[in-house]
Amino acid sequence: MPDKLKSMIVQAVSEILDDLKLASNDIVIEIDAPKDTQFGDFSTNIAMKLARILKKSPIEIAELIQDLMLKKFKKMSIDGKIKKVEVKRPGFINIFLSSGALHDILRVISKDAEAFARNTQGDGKKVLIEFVSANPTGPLSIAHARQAAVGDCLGNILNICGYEVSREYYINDEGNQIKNLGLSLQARYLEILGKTVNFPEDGYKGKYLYDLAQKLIKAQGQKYLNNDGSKAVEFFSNYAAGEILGQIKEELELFGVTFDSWYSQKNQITPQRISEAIKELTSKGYIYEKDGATWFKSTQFKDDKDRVIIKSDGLMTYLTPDIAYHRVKFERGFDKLINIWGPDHHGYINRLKASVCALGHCPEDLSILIIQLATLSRGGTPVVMSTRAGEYITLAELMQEVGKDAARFFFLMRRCDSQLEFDLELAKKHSMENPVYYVQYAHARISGIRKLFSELADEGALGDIKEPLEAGRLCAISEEDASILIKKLNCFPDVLINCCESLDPQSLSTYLRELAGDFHAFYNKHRIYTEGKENIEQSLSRYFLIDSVGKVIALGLKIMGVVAPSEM
RNA sequence: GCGCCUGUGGCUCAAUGGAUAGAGCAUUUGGCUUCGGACCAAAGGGUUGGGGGUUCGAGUCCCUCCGGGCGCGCCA
Repeated sequence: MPDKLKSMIVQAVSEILDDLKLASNDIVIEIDAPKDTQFGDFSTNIAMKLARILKKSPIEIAELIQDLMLKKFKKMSIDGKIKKVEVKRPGFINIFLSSGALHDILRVISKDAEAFARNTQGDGKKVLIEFVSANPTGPLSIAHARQAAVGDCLGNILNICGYEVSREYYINDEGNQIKNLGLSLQARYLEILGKTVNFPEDGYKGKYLYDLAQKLIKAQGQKYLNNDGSKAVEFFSNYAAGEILGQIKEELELFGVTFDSWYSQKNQITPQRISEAIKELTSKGYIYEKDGATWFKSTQFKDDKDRVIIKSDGLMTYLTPDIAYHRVKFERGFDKLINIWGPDHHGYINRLKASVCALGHCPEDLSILIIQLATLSRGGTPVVMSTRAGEYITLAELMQEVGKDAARFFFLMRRCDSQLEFDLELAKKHSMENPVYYVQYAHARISGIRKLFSELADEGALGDIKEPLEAGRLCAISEEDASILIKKLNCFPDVLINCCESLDPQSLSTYLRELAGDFHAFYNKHRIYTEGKENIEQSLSRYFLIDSVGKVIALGLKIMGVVAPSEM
């Protein structure tokens, strides 16, 4: 409803510009919600933009438009929704909604918060969001945890913004690192069984391979003790990768992140698919031979240098199957691809994008998001980690220490492109310093009031109201604080659109903290329930308001993958 | 050297090119015999790293310098 109202206001302004014979394609009409509510519910800077063209003072123009606006609104019969239109200093035109319009907003939310939040930005387009995709060579790190939280939440946001979302985990289950993994496991295996072995130079040193070797011995005995052929290495590789991937799946599930597909490089990016991709690039003239290797002309698409796809030893580089993989993604019918990567991969963006462009897609069809690292601290002192020695805090440990909800919320509190400091002590605190609990507490409080009202209704203390939610008659809201809260609620769909456009869920967490803050303030200032027959209307109205707040908080938290508790 | 990200109160961070740069923590001071005090109200604290430019208007865009993080392989 307010959305519709906004577009009608835009239309009104556009007609006014037409009437004034000002070509409106020179000027984009911007009508926004100012961050400070004293400047109204909608505001436009159109007069200032026209000032230069018309060579008149912005105020003068604004006053003219203000006048015409009022007439237009009447003609469109939306004047009942508008309280006033004012002109302010530099030349802003500010529009204020009537309380009737605010009540409309509340009715919509109360009826179906999800429908209220939903929009059609995505226009039903199919989007594939590929994230985490950690090599199955070790446990998930904090970096993967952040990527998982962001990817999953972004998926939820895109979904509510009208995209058809699929989540995919790409399993890098062949190549050198898997061979290395096999060699490392084999070394641990033999070591445990008392053989002296050289640990591979680039091997995986983490303790988890010890545990895995133990497990293997327990299950299958010593049958690989004297078998060191390539078949044995292959066995160790497959065994390790399979086991580790199983653990990864389990951990992610505990973290509340599930995928629609687990896409195996080994099984699904077949030699045939790779050769098809190369063939297509060749036929388009982007492939050449040099120094015994095969090169992809990625410089034609903004890469700094051309890239080798077949090395002089005949093996592929890392890029080659990836090109085929992304070609297949489009073949599978996705309109838009989103990849979520760690910062160590940013040098890889241009070459992959180049390949997608070379295959005939627009650069915008593939968005690659780099999620910056999270550094851990305890009460301000950094936690030292060493990836080389395999000593780092894993997702599993993080969840054990701070819990899923705090972890997910914290990872979404900062913009993806800036590093975030994750304070383990803070995340554990059940106090007002902890933003997770602040938001969850608001929801729990509202739940408590819901319970109270349902009891009151049963007792007949709310007059003839049985179910407190009869939106139609609940309009006795007049406090300024209430309208602040309603306006805040009304921002929710815009926040989601914002996240969707910037491909960053961060502003959702900020919004929920603000909304919770506005609620707590309202709650402390006004009693929701007041005894007495004469107060029923007011009590129900306030209930109706905070119930809607609860619905929006619950939905927002759900999108973030965080529980909205009814008790804490 | 080149490329990407980043620099905002003591700390952690906000702010679709808009109006007086906002929150939380920390500090100081207040508020429950009534719906959950894991809460609220108030105060102090800033040349948005420096310097130019574009604009009616710049924390935001462009240039430049300085500081921090990361990446620059016929590795994956």
